[in-house]
Amino acid sequence: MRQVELRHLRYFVAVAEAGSMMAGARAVGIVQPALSRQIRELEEAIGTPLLVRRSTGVALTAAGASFLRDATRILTELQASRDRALRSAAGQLGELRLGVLPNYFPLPVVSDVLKAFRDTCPDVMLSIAPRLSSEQAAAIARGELDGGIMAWRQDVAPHLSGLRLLRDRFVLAMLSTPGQRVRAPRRLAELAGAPFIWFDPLRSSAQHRFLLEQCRRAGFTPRIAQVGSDIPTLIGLVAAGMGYAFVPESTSPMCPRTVRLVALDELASRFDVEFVYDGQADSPVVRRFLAALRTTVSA
Amino acid sequence: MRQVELRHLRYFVAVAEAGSMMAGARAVGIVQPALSRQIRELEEAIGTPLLVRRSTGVALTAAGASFLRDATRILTELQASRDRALRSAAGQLGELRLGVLPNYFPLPVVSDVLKAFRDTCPDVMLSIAPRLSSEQAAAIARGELDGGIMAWRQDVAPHLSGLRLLRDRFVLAMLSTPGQRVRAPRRLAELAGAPFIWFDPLRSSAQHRFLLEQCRRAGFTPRIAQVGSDIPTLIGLVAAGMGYAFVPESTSPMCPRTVRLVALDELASRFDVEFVYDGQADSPVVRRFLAALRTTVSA
DNA sequence: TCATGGGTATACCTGGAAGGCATGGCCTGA
DNA sequence: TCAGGCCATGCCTTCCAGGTATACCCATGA
Repeated sequence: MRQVELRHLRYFVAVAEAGSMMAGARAVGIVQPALSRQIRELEEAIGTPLLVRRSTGVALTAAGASFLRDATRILTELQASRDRALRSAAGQLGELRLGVLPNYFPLPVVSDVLKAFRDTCPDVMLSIAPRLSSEQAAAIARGELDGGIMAWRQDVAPHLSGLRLLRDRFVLAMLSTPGQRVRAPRRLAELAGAPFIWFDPLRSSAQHRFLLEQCRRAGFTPRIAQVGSDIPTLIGLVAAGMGYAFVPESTSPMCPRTVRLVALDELASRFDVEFVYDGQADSPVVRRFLAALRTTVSA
Repeated sequence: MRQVELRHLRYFVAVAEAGSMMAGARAVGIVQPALSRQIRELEEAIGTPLLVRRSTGVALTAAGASFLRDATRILTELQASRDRALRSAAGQLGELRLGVLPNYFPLPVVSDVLKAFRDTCPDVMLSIAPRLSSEQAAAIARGELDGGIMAWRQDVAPHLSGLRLLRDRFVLAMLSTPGQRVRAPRRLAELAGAPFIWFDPLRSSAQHRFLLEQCRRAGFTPRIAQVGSDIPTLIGLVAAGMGYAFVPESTSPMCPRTVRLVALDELASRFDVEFVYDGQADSPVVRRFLAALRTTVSA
């Protein structure tokens, strides 16, 4: 048995709406005998008459009325499918799964770009998961995330593309009790032997290696008194007087007044906080996000 | 621009599911170059690439993933549309709008046939409207009802087809106070001058004419003391001692004990209570209902 | 009752598109 | 660097959608 084609549906709808083969043929731009044959073919494919032929035109059978509703809907759905495909290609439809390094979530540039993206692409479903840089890199490689905001991309994901959001650097976080005046160290070497609250080296190995290397160059190995897995923990421990910590300068807004951030010469070299994505994947939604990001960063 | 055809959708789905043009071509039973061309045509019709060609096969673009979902759905919907059309043609899907003469609603044969129909055609939406015979006939002619259960079809709708449910006749309803012994009339002529509660002649002109004619033949014109629009009203007025009434014998179950029904020789001629429908319309659902009706009546 | 006209079906033909075949180019992996 | 998949291109054949002419059917009205 021959297959039903959309042509059959288009013709059938035209005939049903026009009320006659003649008028339907005129509507679709073919001649009546050709249309009659196509309708007959459709009826054979469906397996039941859809029209009753009268000398005054055609009338729908019960099956025809049912099929007319369905055919009309299918035709409009095809049109909608095309529109959705085009919007998907333009990055205006779909989803964007992002990872964000938790300590950078509160940054204005992050919330700004998310807002800008939501404004330009309101129909893209945006999902944001807090993840460490290395976890993000792995998820992006596996296709489970479309991109993420992280630091130290060149260490954890050299094969992925990145667009810089900002440049950050490490500063020393130290206790600064209001009444008590404590001299801030100027050079790293002054901290030899001092107790440190350290990044969890397993979870943030890139920063770990960088900071260890800086201390080694300053001639000492830091005495690690505590380990913290995230920035608020580190800062909390500093505020509790447990020791010093190295934290990204951009996290200063979340420091209490009793914690003072001190820039050290040896830690002057900055590192990038980037939006990282798979440049090979060529996702239209990611392209849209990159555009939103560029305008936000340059503004 | 060429039109999209279902062939394109079938091919595209096959390719997407198979992961390569080669395998997709095998799946749909054509050779790979032919398939490649059809896919390209589809992409041109949609207006954006749906696949990325790799040497290992093909991968979906974002637009392709969107269109794949839609195309799959459209294809299954077409299948469902065909099924619905066939079920509509078989009278197993659709709606059946019936009118029922209110006094015949309580009859066992009516509820039996409705139940039988609902059992054989559970997916047909059944709507039942209480209507007088003449209203039913007009509504059926206008296509607002598919059929109805009425009396006096030959008077109100001679052009419509009918299938008899039962034969009824008129009897005299009269007051019969328990203690008081009243002689029942045997002949219509005995009722000359007696007060009658009469059918509303505007609403039930066929019965009106029949009963008037019988009285005229018996040599008198009934004295109409009251007019009632429905059977319960008539019976209620008889029970209230307002006079005599002619009611269909089949309505006896709804008479109180104080109302006695008396058969008169002149009213012996019976009339049909029929399921009435438009025999020209050839509705599958009505055919199903007729089948249910025939088995119910013969049982 | 017959002519007329609007509508549909049938027969036949033609052009174009779908599909088959052969082949070339490209990428990948051994 | 070669072999093997995979996709694209070019050409040919077949088949079918659509066009033309005409017959048929039925309702309407003179």
